[in-house]
Amino acid sequence: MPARKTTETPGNDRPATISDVARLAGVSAGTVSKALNGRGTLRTETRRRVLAAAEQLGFQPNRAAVALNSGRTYTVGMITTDTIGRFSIPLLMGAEDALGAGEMSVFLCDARDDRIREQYYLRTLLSRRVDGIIVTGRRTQSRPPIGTGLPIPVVYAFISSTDPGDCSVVPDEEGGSHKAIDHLLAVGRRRIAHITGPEHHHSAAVRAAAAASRLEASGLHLARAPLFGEWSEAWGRQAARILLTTATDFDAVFCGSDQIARGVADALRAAGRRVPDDVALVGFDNWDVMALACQPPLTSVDMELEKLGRHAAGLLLAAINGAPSPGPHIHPCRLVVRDSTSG
Amino acid sequence: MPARKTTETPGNDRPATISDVARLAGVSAGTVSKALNGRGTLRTETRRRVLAAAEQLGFQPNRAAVALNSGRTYTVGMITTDTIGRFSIPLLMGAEDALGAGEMSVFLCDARDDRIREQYYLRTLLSRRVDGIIVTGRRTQSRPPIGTGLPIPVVYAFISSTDPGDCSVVPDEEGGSHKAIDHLLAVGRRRIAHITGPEHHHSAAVRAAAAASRLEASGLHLARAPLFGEWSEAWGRQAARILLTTATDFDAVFCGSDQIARGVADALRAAGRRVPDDVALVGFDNWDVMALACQPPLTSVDMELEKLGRHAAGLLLAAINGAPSPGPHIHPCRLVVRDSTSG
DNA sequence: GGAGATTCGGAAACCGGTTGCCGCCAAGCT
DNA sequence: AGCTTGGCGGCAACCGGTTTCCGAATCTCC
Repeated sequence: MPARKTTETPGNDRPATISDVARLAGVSAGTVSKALNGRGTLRTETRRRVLAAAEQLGFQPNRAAVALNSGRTYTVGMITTDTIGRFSIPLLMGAEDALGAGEMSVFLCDARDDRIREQYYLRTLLSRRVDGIIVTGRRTQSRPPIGTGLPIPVVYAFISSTDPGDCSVVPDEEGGSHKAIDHLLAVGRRRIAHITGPEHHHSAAVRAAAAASRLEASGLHLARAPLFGEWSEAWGRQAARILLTTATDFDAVFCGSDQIARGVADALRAAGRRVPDDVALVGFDNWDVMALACQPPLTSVDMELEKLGRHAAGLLLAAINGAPSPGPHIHPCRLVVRDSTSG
Repeated sequence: MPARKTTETPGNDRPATISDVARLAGVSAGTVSKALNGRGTLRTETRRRVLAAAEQLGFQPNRAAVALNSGRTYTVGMITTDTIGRFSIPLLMGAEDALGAGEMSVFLCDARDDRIREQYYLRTLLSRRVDGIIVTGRRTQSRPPIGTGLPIPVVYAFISSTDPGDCSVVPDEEGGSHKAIDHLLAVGRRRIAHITGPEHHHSAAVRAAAAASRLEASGLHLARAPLFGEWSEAWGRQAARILLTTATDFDAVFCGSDQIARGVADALRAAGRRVPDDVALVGFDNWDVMALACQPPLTSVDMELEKLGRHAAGLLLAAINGAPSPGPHIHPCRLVVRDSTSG
C-alpha cells in the first residue's frame, strides 16, 4: 500500500481527529463532519479541501464517538454456547460474512458450555451496546433463551430457543433424512439399515424417526431397528459388524453422521462387501474431510451451515432495522451424491 | 436468571444511563461515577444508595462513552488472513480466552485470503480504535506485514511477518520433528521414511529437513528421499504403496500430517504390514478426529495451537500495556504417544 | 462561639464526533 | 442606496460517561 504510506504520517501515534482535519482545512469541526457525510450546504471547493485534508491525515472517524450520538454501534455479538467446533465454524463464517457486508463488526464470544460465562458475555455485549446478538451452539436441541426482555434482537442459529416466540434458524434435519431415504429408494434399495449416534441426542432421534417414517410412507420398513451408539468411526465399524453377524438382510445403510458412515465403509470393505454394489451408503453432515477421504467417496446430507449462518445474520439485520421475524425458521438440507450410492 | 428478571425492567427498550441512576439515587452523575468506580470520597451510605439504584436499573456503563474519554476500547481485532479452518480455531479460542480474562472483547475478521478484504478489515479495526490486533493464518510461512507505522501493537500468531521486528509467535516445527525422530529412535527404529505434503509448502519443507538433519546427527539417514505430495489421506495411501513396491527397507514412517499418516496406516494394513510391530507410525498436528480414529491410534506431534494462541494474546496484552516483545517467538511442540509407536 | 480543618458531593470541562440553528456576507431587486 | 434573499459555514448543544476543582456543610478545638 505505498499510496497510504505517503499520505499517512507513520509513527504518529495518535489517530487524527476531526479537529486535526478541521485545522488543516481551515474550517470548523462541524463543517468537516458535513463535508465527509454529505450533509449541509457547502461550496464544492470547501468540500474538496476538507476531503483532501482528511485523506492527507488518514482520518478515520472514531466509531465510539459516532456510536455515542447515533445510538448505533454497528456491532453484533456472536455467542457460541459450547466450544467452537466443526459445526460452529461454517455458521460463524456465514454470519460474519453477511454481517460484514452490512458494515457490522462481530464480537466473538466462546461460552464453552458454561452458563456463567454465557451470562458474563451477555452482560459484556449489552454494555458494549451491540445492535443484536446471534446465539449458536453445537446441538440442534432447543435451549432456554439466553435472556428475557433484552433491549436488542436475538437470533438463534442451529440451536433453537425453547421460547417459540424467539427467532431461531434450524436445519431441516427431518427433510434431510427424507432426501437421503428418497435417494436410496431411487437407486433401487429397499432393505435400508440406520446407524446413528446416542439415542438421547436430539439429532440422532429426529433423523432416525424421519428415516423410519419416510420408509413407512412407501410401505417399507427399516431393515432392523436403528442402531444407536456414538458419533464415532469406531461405533460405525462396530455397528456394521453387528449388521453382518446378525445376518440382517440389507442393501443400504443410512448413517447419522459421516464419521459413522466412514467406519461402516471400512468394516464392510474388511468383510468383503462392496460399496455401493452390495451396500449403498449415505452419511450426514457432508464433512469434506470424512466424505472425500472415505473409500468410496461418500454421499451425504449437507445442512448448509454457512448458508444457514448467512440466513440467521440476514434475519438479525432485518430485526435490527425494525422488521423482526419471530418464531422458528427451517433451513433446508441438500443431498450431495457421490460414489457410495452411485458408483 | 430469575433474580435479574425482578431487578431489570423488561421491555424498557432504552438501557439505563448514569443520569437515570443519579436521579434515582438523588445524587449527581459525577457522584454515581465515583461510587461505581471507587474513586473520590463518598459516605458509605451514599455509595450504598448509588449501588442499589444501579442494581435496580440493571445499569451497565456505555462502553462507547468510556472508550471516548479513556482512549482505551478494551477491544482487539483478530484477523485470519485465510479462511477460518481447522488450524485457526484452537488459535482463536486460545487467544479469545486469554483476552477475555483481560476483559478484552474480540472482533472477528475473516479475510478469506483476500488482500482487499484484509485492508478493509484493518481500516475498520483502526476506526473502531481497537487496542491491538492479532493476525493469524493457516500457513506457518511468513507474510508481508499487514500494515506499517500502525498506532497500535500487532502480534502475528502461527504465521509470521517478513519484518523481523514484528512480534510473531510460531510453532517450533523443527523441534517437533526432532521429537518425532528422537521418539522413533528411542523405540528402536533405524530405517525411517518420511511422507509429507507439497515440497513448496513451508511446513512440509521445514519438517522434512528437520527430520533428515536429526537423523544425520545420529549418523543415520532417511530410508529414502522424502516423498512430497499433498496433505491428504489418498496421498498417504499412494505414498505407502510406493514405499512397499519399491522395496524400500523401512521400519517406521514419519508423516507430515495426521491425514497422510492415516492413509499410510490403511495402506499398510491392506498390505498385511502390522502397525506398530512391523512399521511404527508418527503423524503431525495431533488432530484428534484423525489420530484417534486411526487404526491403531496415532502417535503425533501437537503444535499446541490453543496454547500458542494464548501465548500470542499474552504478548499482545503486554504490548498494549507498554511492554512489547518484538521479534519472533518460538512456541514448543509436544509429542503425544499412542499405539502406533508403542503398541 | 468562632476560626480552621476536614469531609462530602456538585458543577463543569472534556473525550470526538453530529446536527440544528443562526449570523454573516454577497448578490439581486426596486 | 437600502432592503430582501439565500448561500455558506460557524457556534453550541448533545450523546454518556470520567475527572478535576471547588464550595458548602460539618466537625474539632481552643
